Amino acid sequence: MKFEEAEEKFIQGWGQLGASWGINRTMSQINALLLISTEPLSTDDIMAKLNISRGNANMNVRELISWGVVRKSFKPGDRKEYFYSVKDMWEVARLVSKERKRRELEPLLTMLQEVRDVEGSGERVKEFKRITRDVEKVAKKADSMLDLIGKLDGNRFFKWLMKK
Amino acid sequence: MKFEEAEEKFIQGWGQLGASWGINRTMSQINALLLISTEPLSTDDIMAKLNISRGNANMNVRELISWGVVRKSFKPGDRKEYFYSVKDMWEVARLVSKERKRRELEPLLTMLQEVRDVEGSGERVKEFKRITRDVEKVAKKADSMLDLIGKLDGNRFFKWLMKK
DNA sequence: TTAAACTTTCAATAACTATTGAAAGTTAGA
DNA sequence: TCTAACTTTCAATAGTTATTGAAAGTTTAA
Repeated sequence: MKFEEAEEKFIQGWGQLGASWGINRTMSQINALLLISTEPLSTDDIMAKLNISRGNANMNVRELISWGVVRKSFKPGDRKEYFYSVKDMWEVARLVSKERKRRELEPLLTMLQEVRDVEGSGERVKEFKRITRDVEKVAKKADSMLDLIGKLDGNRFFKWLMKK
Repeated sequence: MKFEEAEEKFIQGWGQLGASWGINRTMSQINALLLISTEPLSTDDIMAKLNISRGNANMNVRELISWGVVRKSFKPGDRKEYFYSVKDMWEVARLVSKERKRRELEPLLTMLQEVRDVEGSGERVKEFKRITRDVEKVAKKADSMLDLIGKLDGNRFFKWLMKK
């Protein structure tokens, strides 16, 4: 397979994966593009490669920066900003899980806290309490698992996980 | 907090969580509704409770059934279908992860396979190979982790995971 | 059979999310 | 300071996904 074809497949596939996990497709595609790029790219490079507008490129690059997976770099004597990706996939996985934990797991746990002291002692209330307590248990396990992933650097977590 | 308020909060919160993970909001809400319901509900019950159309209710109930988290039940002398949810949250987590693995992880691994034999030996090709190989490693670890979760019943996985 | 009770489908449309591109804002160097 | 090079914003619009509801399909029981 030609490099250009493989490149295209990877960018599209990564975009698709992101999209099905609720991440903007363009954001994932920029991420893919920067992952396989050997040097930092400018906004114009990204616009040209992905055929997108300046606004779209800018917005999604900034989003990637806020997730911590993309960083800025500067070339001496050039006013343009260039962008490069964190290349260690374990680190990328760690950063993404950290962000999603903050955005989704934490609001869920807050909601479950709020709902804890529901009034009543009938069957429906009992069932509600039982289910929400169970959901909380699962969510907290997921939470501590993500913390664990966050603490171990590199792929130590999975090494440890898979040893048995 | 009143039961009705708590119920509403849980249904909305669960719907929101699903939505941010790329799952249809109504589908998640029906799931939430059936989780906290003490007895199976009919399509009309679901329509009334969530204020949605018959088509929407039917479509999303069937989707939940195809994921394995909702099942049909019948009442003697009643032609209506009634629906109830798998109530064990570990089992729900297992079923959901199984389905998402099939829908997303497997296509990703296929794409990475296809892209393996990219031609060339230049720096860009080398970097491409390095990154895609790394992505494959992470994806495969995630894959085996999900398999492991799938094999262990109940919350044994997390018990085992957390013991150290 | 027939018909009422129920489920499913799907074209139309509503609702939501992403993208554009031009204008406004910012910055660095002359 | 001024201005060209660059970045950011955001209202308009395109594109995508979800929802409706009526019609078609199916099933059961008399």
